[in-house]
Amino acid sequence: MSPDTPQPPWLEKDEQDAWRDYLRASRMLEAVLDNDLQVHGLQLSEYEIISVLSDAPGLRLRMSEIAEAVVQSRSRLTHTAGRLEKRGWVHREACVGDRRGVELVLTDAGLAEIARMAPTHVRSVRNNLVSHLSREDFLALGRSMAAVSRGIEGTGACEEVREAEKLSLSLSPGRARRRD
Amino acid sequence: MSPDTPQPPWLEKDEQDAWRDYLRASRMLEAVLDNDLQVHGLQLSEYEIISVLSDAPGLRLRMSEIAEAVVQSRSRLTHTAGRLEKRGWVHREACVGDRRGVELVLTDAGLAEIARMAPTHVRSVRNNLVSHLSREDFLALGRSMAAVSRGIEGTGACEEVREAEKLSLSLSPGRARRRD
DNA sequence: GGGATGAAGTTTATCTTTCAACTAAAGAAC
DNA sequence: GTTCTTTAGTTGAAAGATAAACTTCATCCC
Repeated sequence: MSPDTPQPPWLEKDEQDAWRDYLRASRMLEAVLDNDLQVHGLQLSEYEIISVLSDAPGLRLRMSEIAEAVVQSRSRLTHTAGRLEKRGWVHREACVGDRRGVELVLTDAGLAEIARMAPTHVRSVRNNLVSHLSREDFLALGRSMAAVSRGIEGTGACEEVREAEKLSLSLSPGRARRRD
Repeated sequence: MSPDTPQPPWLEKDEQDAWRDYLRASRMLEAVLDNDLQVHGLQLSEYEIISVLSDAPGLRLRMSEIAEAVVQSRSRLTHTAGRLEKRGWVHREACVGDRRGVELVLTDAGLAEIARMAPTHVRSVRNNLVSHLSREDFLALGRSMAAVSRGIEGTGACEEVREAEKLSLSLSPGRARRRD
């Protein structure tokens, strides 16, 4: 993709293992966290939205900012926000400076809900992630992952995803969508 | 859950950050890898299935083993296997020793496909993960994640997920599924 | 050997996500 | 100011995932 990547051929055995371990553990973690949150009737990806809202100044954020923060497509966020809104945990407001914009605002009910759910969720994160690592290893994991997200943002891989959203006239010969 | 967990109250600031960094990066990684695979018309979770098959002795594995390996529900795997089968990359065979069982077998076409896709995928893993970390940090990440998956398997959190699959008579008062 | 219990997969309905097309407003170009 | 392009967000249909019920076969236990 970029001229500075020397296109190496394959992963070495230990790298291969590290990658598989990562993939498997990340899937398991997602599964158990989701499962624990389901007691409250929502998924991690929904929790993330109200969580990021609860940290925002004024308990409000633009749709696009949320989408960026939680790494979801705008479309997905629209749908999910709609569901959260139906539950009364959140509501939409027009953006002041930009008439295209929409702000999502955490309602009092939403704030109460998240306060109620947070302890369970935090306990779940502890039990399933933090507790299995030394403090140092956990923080190192965080640093590495931060480097990864910076890296992905930097290489323009993100933009490619965005472009793919609109450019159906793709670069690759067969941007083969399911053909059956 | 277990009596030996002292139920700690909250995450400290640096832990909180580490967790957020992890979550965000893992989502971004999944997104870009998925996106890169889409050139070939499949998702990472589908690729994983044929990948694990391609490593199995005889290019075949039981459904339940695959489900375990790639951390997917049996139901999801049934559906996905059906799709892969329709493409001709895989086919089902009755299990010899156990007449309940079904083995998924990678076809020649499937094997050819994965050979064709692997380079792209490996490059993607390199560009979006490996290349952003020192070798040591990457291997450390793998070790930590391996510890996490062992930990999750050990605490019985997995079994809880499985139980949840069949026990609708849940432990928690409101196993509230969507109510609207 | 005859139930009870559990495991392996599938099915169907429902919910969620994705995809592509669309509306509306903002910014640029000129 | 008018047209062109880009950005923000939504929509509706199609694809994919989840949940719960169900079938079939193994096993356990007596």
